[in-house]
Amino acid sequence: VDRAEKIEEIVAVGARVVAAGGYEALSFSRIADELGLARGAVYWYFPSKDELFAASAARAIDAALSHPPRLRTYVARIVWAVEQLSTLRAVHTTLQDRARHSGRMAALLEGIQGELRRRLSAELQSHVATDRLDAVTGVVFVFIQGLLAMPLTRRDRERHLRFLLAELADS
Amino acid sequence: VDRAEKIEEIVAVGARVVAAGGYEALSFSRIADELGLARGAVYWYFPSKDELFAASAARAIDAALSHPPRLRTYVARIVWAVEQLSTLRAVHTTLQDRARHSGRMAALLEGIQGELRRRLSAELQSHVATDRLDAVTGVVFVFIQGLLAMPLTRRDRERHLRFLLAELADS
DNA sequence: ACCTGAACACCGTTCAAGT
DNA sequence: ACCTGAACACCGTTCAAGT
Repeated sequence: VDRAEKIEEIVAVGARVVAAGGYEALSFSRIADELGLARGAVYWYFPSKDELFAASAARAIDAALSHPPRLRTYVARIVWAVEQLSTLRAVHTTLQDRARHSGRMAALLEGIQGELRRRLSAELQSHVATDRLDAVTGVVFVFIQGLLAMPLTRRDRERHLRFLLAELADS
Repeated sequence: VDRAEKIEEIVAVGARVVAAGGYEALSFSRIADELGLARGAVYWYFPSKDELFAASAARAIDAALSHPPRLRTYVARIVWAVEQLSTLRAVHTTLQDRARHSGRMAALLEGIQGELRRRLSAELQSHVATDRLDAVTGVVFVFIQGLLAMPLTRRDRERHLRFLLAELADS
């Protein structure tokens, strides 16, 4: 059995579990059961629950943002990404909650957020004056974190987001 | 021993523990030890950890927002409130995380957020056109939730907040 | 190197027994 | 009505023992 392959299997299960039930649905027992292993065996690949969760969460987020459809407007593209991420609200809130305790979690969160922020900035670039780009990106980014933290309807998320973008950027 | 008084003692300890270390620092053992009780005794007053946490969190948030200083501008008043709440970031993220599982937690969160939203709307009223007030309040509120979810410096929080308010409201 | 199964620690929750 | 102390269940983590 190849080690990388086994890790892959674990992360695949972990990503599914975490997307469905968040941090507390994830347990070494659960993973071990689904893979037909003893609980202790999973520790051979992941030394702690935080490491296991971080890898699973990263995979789940990656999967949610892969295969973006071709959309004509930058607003539609941002709305799409936010909707995708909002299906992982449980993962997001836990990531933010646990980042205070776990350096690994904090690092993962920073990586994810850095990437999202870069993408957002690239989308906004053509619609915001250069000297305002950083400030607008920063504010919209924080706003999106808020959207992802709150239990809103799809409709409300989109309404708020469109309003803010209309106020801060050109059509 | 008066029941209300005992609950008061428990909540006072709980609020302190929760403000310092969040949800996971809070335990029935911890409370019981600090009050010289057996672990099981605390269940006589709070039937679950979520109820205990909800009451403690509500108290901590209340305490953070009491005694506001007199500030001249509405921006300064909002900045102050956000700074106060940001000291309870751990409480906030946990509240949002656990609201998915616990009806009690969801209700508390809704109550707190409703109150904050009303206050925010009242502050914005004189600086935003009436037909825009709801939309602006909504967006700023979500934005503030984002500020409270992220590990930012005091300086960044204030900078982002002032920029957004300058864009959406009159001086 | 990888896995098992038992063990330990901690904690939320319950409960029989006391006052 | 309030409290104690033991018990149970679950889970993260460790580890001696196996292959």
